[in-house]
Amino acid sequence: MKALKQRSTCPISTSLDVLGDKWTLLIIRDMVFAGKSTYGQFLQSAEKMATNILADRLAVLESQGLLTKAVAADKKSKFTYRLTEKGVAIVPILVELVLWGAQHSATTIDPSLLAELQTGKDAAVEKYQRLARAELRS
Amino acid sequence: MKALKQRSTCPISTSLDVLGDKWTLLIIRDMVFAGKSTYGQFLQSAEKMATNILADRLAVLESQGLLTKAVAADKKSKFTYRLTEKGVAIVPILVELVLWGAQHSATTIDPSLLAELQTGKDAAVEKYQRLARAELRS
DNA sequence: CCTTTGCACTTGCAAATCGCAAGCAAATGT
DNA sequence: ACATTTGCTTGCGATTTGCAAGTGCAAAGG
Repeated sequence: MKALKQRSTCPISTSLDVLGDKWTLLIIRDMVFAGKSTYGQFLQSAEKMATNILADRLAVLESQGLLTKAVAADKKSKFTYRLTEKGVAIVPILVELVLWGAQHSATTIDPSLLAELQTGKDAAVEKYQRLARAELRS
Repeated sequence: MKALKQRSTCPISTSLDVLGDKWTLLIIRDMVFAGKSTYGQFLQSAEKMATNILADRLAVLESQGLLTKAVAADKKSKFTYRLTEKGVAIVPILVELVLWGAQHSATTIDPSLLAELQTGKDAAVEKYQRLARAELRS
């Protein structure tokens, strides 16, 4: 059990109690936009997160009910992490972070994805939420 | 100059390079939703942030162009912090954090504000961005 | 079988950051 | 003149991070 301390009852503050660090949302990003689902896949991201931090954050996310951990279908030595509905509900936050980053910093992003988010934000949110639920990719 | 290291060129990652901690977005929250603009006002928030952390985060936000610092109109010993356009553009992120927190955690929030955000998100975003630009509240 | 490989962590440790309390300096109030 | 307000800065112990190395376990190869 990873108990988090709640600093106040403000919804923004309680959200940040869980999501407010440099790594947690990157894990969810990898699950939503890159279809990743295993420990090894998360480690391969460009930001190179440390193994102990990843293990810690996955434990927090599981204990907070944002994702579930299960033995992989193919190998017993692998685990598959999947988003719960509470985790899927993070997608709108990720989309806003993409838009703000793309518009106010030097970043690299697939132009068609950016256009998709800018012109039809709600539709794009629903699309990626559907993908995350179904886990259609690999 | 508070230089931040950029971990990758992913827009979510670069956004988190600036916003990814437990305090930065609370400062912006106080400016947008509570109309706060001074060091002393930020310190009075329910989350009780430490004075050195506040000073550090304000310096980062200023150097990253999210807010400006100016001597207050009434007193020379006071400073007034105001959001730039880059800072005002954070409002959609805050709104999504409010909605996620309110729907998935035990929080306290003015029911009429929650209803406003749920039924007319875009209109609410524009309203609070307008307020932050004009700083109509003292 | 027995060894090797891949995967998912765990551990140790130095360095950075945080959180708390106290101190400080300039502008203001009385 | 003296005390107070305001906006920080400093010191320091505790926590968290980042890096490297090691561990345990299951499947694959020989």
